[in-house]
Amino acid sequence: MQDSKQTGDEPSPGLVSTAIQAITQHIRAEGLAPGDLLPSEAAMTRQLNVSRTVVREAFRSLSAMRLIDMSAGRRATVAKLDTGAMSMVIEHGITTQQISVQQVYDVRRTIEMRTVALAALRRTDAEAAAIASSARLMRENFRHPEIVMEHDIAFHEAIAGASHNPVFSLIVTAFSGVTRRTWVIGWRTRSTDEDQLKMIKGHEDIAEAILKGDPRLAAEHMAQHFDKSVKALLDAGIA
Amino acid sequence: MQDSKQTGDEPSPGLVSTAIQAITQHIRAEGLAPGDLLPSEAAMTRQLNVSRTVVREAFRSLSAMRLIDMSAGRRATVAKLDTGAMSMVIEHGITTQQISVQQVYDVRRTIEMRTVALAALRRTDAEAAAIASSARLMRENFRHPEIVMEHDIAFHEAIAGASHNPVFSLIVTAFSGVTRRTWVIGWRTRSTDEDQLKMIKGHEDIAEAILKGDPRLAAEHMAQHFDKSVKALLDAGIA
DNA sequence: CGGGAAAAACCTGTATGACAGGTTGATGTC
DNA sequence: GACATCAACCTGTCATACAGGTTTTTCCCG
Repeated sequence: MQDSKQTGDEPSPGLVSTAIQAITQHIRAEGLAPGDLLPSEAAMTRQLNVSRTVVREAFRSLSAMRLIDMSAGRRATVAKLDTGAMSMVIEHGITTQQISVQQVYDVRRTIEMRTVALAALRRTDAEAAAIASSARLMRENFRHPEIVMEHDIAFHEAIAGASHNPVFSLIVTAFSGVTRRTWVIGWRTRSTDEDQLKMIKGHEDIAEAILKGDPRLAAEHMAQHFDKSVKALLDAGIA
Repeated sequence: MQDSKQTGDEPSPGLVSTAIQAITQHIRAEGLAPGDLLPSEAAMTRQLNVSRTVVREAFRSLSAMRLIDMSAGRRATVAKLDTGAMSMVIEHGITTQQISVQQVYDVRRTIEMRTVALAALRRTDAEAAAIASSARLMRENFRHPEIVMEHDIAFHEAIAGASHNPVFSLIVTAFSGVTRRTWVIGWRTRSTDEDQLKMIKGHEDIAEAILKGDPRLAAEHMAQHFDKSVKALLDAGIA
């Protein structure tokens, strides 16, 4: 249990970990911003006095976490904030049954109760319009579950974006992958058109409350939405 | 360089991404659990018909995200849920100034208002004792900021653990790294012993509410704690 | 026959060299 | 001075080699 120094400064066994730290350290020390160039693999090889193999595995690891961007011929650059790694962790937890879908929904509910309130307070007009637009597109395509789902996901991500806190966006987006795998199950429990449209109505209510700038009302609608969604999943027997 | 252009199912960016997907896909398809063995690099090399370099970079990437565990001589195994990747993403956001400390605190507050309520409802006696113990150790060491900080962090992680939802634990733990970098700043704004002990008292109040099983009271104390912490950071000029 | 040590078979960690192809900046021509 | 061409860099992938670590097999000895 003593080896759980996640982002500590210990060079855990291996040259690659050291190299990874050297790179992140470089970003920190140089105060690099997204888009800025990192040293070339050759330069890093000389600096650390290890083989290119090691340096390359380090770069590649950071690239997999989307902390840096790599592409052929060009040096790596510092990446913009991206949910890549986070969603992989969540998905890993789900597929290895260390996390249940219900637990994810509990976290989502907690977070989105807040994002929706913040969105009501902080949204720009364009953001309010985008949110409302997603809800409208859900209704217009309600015969096509796949399309409804994508607009549903876009709806929640747009709300997180309108909270103007990128950490919320990061987390909400990280959950989108899980949603894609379970959404249709919840949809199917709404067997009649009426049930399905009622669920879409819930989204419209949220969008409207955000447009009106009423955080309390928005949060209330969001709570109802999540309570119904969780109930739908439970009815369908999702663990 | 053998040619394997049979089908056009090559995903976007390169062979390594393909290999990463193949490995995660393997975990999913075989229903592997933490600790289970993954194929060897040689086996994966044959299966994917790519060089060991590519396979290795894929394994290493997953290892960097702590989705798998690697060690010399042994095959890689499926890893237990770990916050590694998540905290790297958060730290990256902070160091590249894409996230502010205050934004992190807003997310923490949102989440911990919930974890503390869940902890009050679900905690085992042992968990309640561990939480109280962290608070007590803060008081006992209040002359040694470093030690207080570690118990503070352990306190919050213990509460997240007592929520019995690993996703909350994951997120709270991911923020611990940031806390380690800013905690002492907040502490310094509490210049007198009285102020410092008042802050520790806040933790004890939370622990007591959890012990009593009163979620509302626990959440209230947690809210106060965060409000004061954020105020302290703002006073210190943290962006 | 059984226990256990030595050997074999695997496996990962790291290094080196090679080459294809993308990118960028310098050269040099018109 | 504009522009095409080329040289210098750089990443992506492959092949090979060898030093340890780990697991399995083998086989000797009691």
